[in-house]
Amino acid sequence: MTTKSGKRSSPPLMGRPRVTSRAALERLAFDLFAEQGFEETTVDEIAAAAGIGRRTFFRYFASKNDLVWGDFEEQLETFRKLLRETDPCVPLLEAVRRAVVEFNRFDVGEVPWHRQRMQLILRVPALQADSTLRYASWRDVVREFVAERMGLPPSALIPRLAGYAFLSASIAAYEHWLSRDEGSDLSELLDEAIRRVGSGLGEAPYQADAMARP
Amino acid sequence: MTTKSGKRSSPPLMGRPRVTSRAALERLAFDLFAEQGFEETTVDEIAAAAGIGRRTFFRYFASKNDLVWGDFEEQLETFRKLLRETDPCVPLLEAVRRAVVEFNRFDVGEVPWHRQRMQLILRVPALQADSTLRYASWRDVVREFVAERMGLPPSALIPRLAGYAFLSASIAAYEHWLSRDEGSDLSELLDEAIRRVGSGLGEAPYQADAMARP
DNA sequence: ACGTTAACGGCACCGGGTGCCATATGGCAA
DNA sequence: TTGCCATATGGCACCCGGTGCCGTTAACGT
Repeated sequence: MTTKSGKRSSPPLMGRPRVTSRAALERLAFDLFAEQGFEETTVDEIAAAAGIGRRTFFRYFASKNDLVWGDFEEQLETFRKLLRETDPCVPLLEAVRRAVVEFNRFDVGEVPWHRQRMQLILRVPALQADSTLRYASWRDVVREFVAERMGLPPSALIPRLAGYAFLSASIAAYEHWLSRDEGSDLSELLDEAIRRVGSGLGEAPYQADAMARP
Repeated sequence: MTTKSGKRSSPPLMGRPRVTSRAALERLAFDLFAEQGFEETTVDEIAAAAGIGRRTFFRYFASKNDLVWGDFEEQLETFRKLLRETDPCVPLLEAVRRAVVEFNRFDVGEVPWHRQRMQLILRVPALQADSTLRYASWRDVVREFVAERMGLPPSALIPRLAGYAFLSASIAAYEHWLSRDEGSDLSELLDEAIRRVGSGLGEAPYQADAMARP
């Protein structure tokens, strides 16, 4: 920790201090997005509202899309740990399912905020498109876990497929969640979606028999 | 047909004739991409190479990304028909699987071209991101088919999940295909990926618990 | 007071994309 | 032929996101 000099870990304490923070910009921008929409809000507006220069904005966020993702890298690390520290006795699919559900659990106070974030990501075309790129690393985490557990190379079809399949299950669950009132339970939706999509993934690595028959 | 004045259906035969075609521009651009890469090739270069103005390029293609997608809308219609005309006796999952495999069958002569296109779509970040948007309509086709077959509203979780799951199976299969030598058989890969991911989708439509239902 | 360190922010520039509008090119009718 | 109509072309100015460059500013330690 102390030696790790991570991205946003230790404030340098020398040189000119930063005048704002990612979190503050994020909050500010989300308000603007809620008022007038994501695409209708220019970076110049956000910077002006924050009282910083446009150029400075791009030192806090690599892109306008980046605003929406919070500390995704950090969270991803949590997810990876969640999987890595799973008891090897737990069956593969259940391990992934539990980890995903746990990864997407939030305190009730954070839920409205999280909903807003996910609505942006899943409904604004530019962000929807961008999400594919962000989620690539999420898929890789799953892929590597599945590959190791099954004794397959990460380049094999099944681990790759698992990454994609569990991700889409999660996204489908999220979309369903967003399209309903706040009442519905994200965890349940994720659980069911992952169960359904995962049940065919755990079987023998290479068999060509028909399993789609009822 | 005659009255339908579709997009690219009937050349108008009055007014100034078009000086080139989408297909010609596509071929030309693909050569440039092969030489120097997608991102390194500017629209101005493509237009100049085609001997047209930059502004005119954007009348043939709505965006630079659009270049890569050929007649996707048209092909999608084929796919929809493929599903719609399936014998209702064929089980749901098998119907989808067959349709997807058939949809992705190409004459041997077209294979190299198709590989090139898919390499762009799946490997160039900007196109990978954009693909999410294009494939949304593909997912919708599957979703509506599954919804109808299962007697569920298209807004239910399972049809939505099916759209996502079959799409990711296809993409995983494509990625695997591209990462191998030309020898490997795309149809087989698609078939296996779809079988695996689909086997959990056909089970009991719902249990009377938390699933939303009119 | 001075140097070091790092953030700030203006400026010019790039590339994708759009609205506007004048111009070019064909068919067809008078 | 002349002239009209319909359509495509392409130049221009402009918007927006994003970057490289560079001088400026605000803290810190000595």
